[in-house]
Amino acid sequence: MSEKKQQIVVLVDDDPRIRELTAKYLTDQGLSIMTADSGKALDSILKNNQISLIVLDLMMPDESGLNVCQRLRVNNINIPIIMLTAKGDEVDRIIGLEIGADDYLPKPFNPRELLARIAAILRRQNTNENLSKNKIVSFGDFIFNIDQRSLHKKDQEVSITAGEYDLLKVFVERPMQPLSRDQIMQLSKGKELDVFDRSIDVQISRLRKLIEEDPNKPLFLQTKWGFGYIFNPDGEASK
Amino acid sequence: MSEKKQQIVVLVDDDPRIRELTAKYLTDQGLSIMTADSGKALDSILKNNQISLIVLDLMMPDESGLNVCQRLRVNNINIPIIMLTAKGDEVDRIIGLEIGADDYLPKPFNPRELLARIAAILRRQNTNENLSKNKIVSFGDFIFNIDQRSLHKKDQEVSITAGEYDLLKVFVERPMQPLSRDQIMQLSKGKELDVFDRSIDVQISRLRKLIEEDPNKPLFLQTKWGFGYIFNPDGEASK
DNA sequence: CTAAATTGTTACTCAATTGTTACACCACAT
DNA sequence: ATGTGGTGTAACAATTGAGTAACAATTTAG
Repeated sequence: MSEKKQQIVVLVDDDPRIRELTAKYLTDQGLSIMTADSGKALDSILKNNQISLIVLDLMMPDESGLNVCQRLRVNNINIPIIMLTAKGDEVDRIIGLEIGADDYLPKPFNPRELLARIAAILRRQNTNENLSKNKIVSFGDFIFNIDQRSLHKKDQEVSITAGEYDLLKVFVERPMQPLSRDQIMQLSKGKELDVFDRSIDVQISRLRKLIEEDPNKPLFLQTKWGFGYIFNPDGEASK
Repeated sequence: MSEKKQQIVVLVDDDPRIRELTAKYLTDQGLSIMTADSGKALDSILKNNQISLIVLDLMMPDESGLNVCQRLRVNNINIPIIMLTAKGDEVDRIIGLEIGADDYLPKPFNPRELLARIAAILRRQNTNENLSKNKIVSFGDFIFNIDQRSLHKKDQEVSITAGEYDLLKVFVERPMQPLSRDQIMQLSKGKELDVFDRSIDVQISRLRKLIEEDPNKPLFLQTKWGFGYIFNPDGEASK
């Protein structure tokens, strides 16, 4: 394990004092840090760099950290995010985690604690990459074996076509994450979605026939009205 | 693969309810299960038995699963371990995998999913054995002797060509693993597959004439439509 | 070198899946 | 309540994938 990959962390905060102090501390501790003073600045950094982690301030004048986080997740950017919240932002904290932050840290924070959290997440990243094997996912009565390309309902094999498999794979790998039709098309077929293309809807309908008790009241593959679809492995009704 | 070796799985959990319930389910599913209520109990089981896999609870009063796992690995005991973690033990989960668990399952778990993961790991084990030593493989009425390059059906020799042999070898060494035509070409001939190359299909067709009762309804060498082929040594129909 | 055996290529078939369209219906805004 | 656009899905069309016979090319054995 001598080869250490360059892992870049971006620190996003509108307050230059915090930004620079924290950046200095983290840099001194051996991390590669880039800084941004807004969501906009972050975007251009993301465009031009291979970023491993984002530390994101919740409260920023132009665009809140919550918003930035959500925007990234919707665009299927899965870079881990640590959210910095003002103390007592309990509600926002929860929303932040739901939206897809990986961790949070109440302000004012101890830089050493931030470092510890960054290190924990980076370590997780690295191990997860190694664990590409053994992909078995269960939801409800179903077991979806990604390696074997098979789907079982209570030990009974359910025949699944290549397209249905691709689609289900996209969803089970992104539980509780709303996906637009464009994203689904990208992820499952690797191509663009034309304006009046309904093929995703039809495929969803077909997949629901396989995995939903009542395809009219889908529990696992729910519609996000006006947006797309979401996979809920716990199969709870929502709305 | 008619000869089924006795494969023993040890279930280590301090909670007798979980232990017994899970053990019962797994036994009903045809596994040989032993149970232990602590790392100490596990040790004595390991001393006196040939164990194939350990299912280990993370949280136990005397010695944590993490500790047990680490201790085994340090002593160079490489029996696969599936770690049971309480939901949200994110950090411990990561450490568990780093220390050398082969898989993990968050509690509360679906027993069927545990079974699936156990089966996946045991299968992997067995495949590896085949690759290293076991050069005789049987499926249905057939015995395929890899060293001797011979195929027998009920003691009757079946003549097999070099190409058919290469192909069959690729499959029997990877039971229940779907292989794309590219992979098959790579593994059997060591070269790339051209876009409109149908030679794999034709060879499959020829091989089926040798080993399938009814080549129109193949049991051993099944088609994964839109993907490739899969070898099922148990010869069960699928769909 | 020649003949036999094997393997690859092509072409045709049929089968299975996927995409398109149309229409019914539903969620939401007003 | 009504209108508008979004969604579900049946029915059909188009596309794509697979099986394999027949033949050609290549390899192997003698």
